[in-house]
Amino acid sequence: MSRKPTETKTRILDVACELFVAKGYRDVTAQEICSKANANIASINYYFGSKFNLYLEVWKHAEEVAMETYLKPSNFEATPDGALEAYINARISSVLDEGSGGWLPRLISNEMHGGPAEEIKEFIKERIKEKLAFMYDLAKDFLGEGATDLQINIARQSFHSQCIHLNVVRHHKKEYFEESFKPNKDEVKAELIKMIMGGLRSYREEIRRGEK
Amino acid sequence: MSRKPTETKTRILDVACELFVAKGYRDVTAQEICSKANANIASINYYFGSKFNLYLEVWKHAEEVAMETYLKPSNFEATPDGALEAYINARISSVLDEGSGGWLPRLISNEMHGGPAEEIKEFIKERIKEKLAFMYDLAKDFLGEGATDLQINIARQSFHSQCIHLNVVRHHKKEYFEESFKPNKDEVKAELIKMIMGGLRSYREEIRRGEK
DNA sequence: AACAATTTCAAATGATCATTTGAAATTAAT
DNA sequence: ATTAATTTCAAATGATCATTTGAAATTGTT
Repeated sequence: MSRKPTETKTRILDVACELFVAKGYRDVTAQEICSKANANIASINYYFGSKFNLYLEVWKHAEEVAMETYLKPSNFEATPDGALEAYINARISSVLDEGSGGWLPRLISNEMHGGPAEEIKEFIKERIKEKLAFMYDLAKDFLGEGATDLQINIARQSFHSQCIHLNVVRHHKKEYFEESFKPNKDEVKAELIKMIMGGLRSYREEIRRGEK
Repeated sequence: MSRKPTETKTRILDVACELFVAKGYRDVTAQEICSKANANIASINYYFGSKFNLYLEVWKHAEEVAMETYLKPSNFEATPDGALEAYINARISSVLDEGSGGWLPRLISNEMHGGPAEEIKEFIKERIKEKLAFMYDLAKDFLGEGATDLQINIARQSFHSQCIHLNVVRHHKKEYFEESFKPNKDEVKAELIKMIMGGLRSYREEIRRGEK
């Protein structure tokens, strides 16, 4: 039954990723993690200090994976339209990713609603703020000179909310959707991009028309 | 200190609305409700049976208020475009409503992410399913004959997610947005409708173009 | 093999909650 | 005013967790 020390630690981290991503910080008990990881209840505190610290490790891990897989800056193009579409594409891909590439968006989604207790807030705040600022810039470049601050925020919200919402749909699929609703991922992605980009472009046009 | 029995009950319900809406089921303790309502800790169980039952009462109350204020069927128009825009308008208005008219969207938003324990699920499921079905029909009528099931769902998600996301923005405003970002509500509403309806219309056009 | 350091373990601790209890206070009915 | 029903109250109960503890087991070192 005894294993190399590091094995236990990584087993705990692996299980923790899985569970925190699926159920959020509060709905996962130390007991549950340890059971599924074949570890004693005391091991979380032995190896990570606390459940909270373990959660931070999970975040760091998920961020690395997501950055590596989908959000490398080099993936983005030079033109505003290309950059925005590439970003949206990456976001949707990561949300649709059932594996480790989809961890980060699910963690973020968990955090932005309800989320864990106060203890986590400070840590998360910085990360989310960063991402929002990045999206703000994308939206600003896309809309061009004449757009107001409000309009830039509306545009940002538009694609951000639609990407994020995919999480909700995925998560509640069984509860809220027909059994028969099993769309192909590539189709979903193509349609969603059509929907989002079309909306942004028509908004931009309307802003430009309004300026004159 | 003693008051009419009904007064205590309604004081508890009032405070519970406020708190559940603001913080969600799990982050509100029976203690907190009773303190703020100037009632003894035992009163929740005396008057409502349990914290959970109290929560159900809050939902029912919020639903009545929202229906009354924003979602009366008579508010909706006969044409698909008019009906959809009227619905979106009502949804945005209720989300932006800081008073009791905004309770329901906030409760729903709390539920759709994380939300309380299993005990609540069954109750909520039906309500949310209903609303989703209604929105599906709106989207279907709006898009017209040629739209696939997936496309209807994409369109529904589009406006639903953008409306719902306003909650998140409102809720996390202090944490994630500039202090200076204090848009006027009417402006927000006007821009958001522009954004959402423009997206839907351009999506519909694209579908129609694709058909030929 | 003997010793020290590390890792595992089952049980205890302590904190937080919702809920219960049963007596006391208050109100309503006669 | 006496009695019965209702409402309030402070304290107890019991459940769920994360975390701690200290001893036992295991591993690594000489």
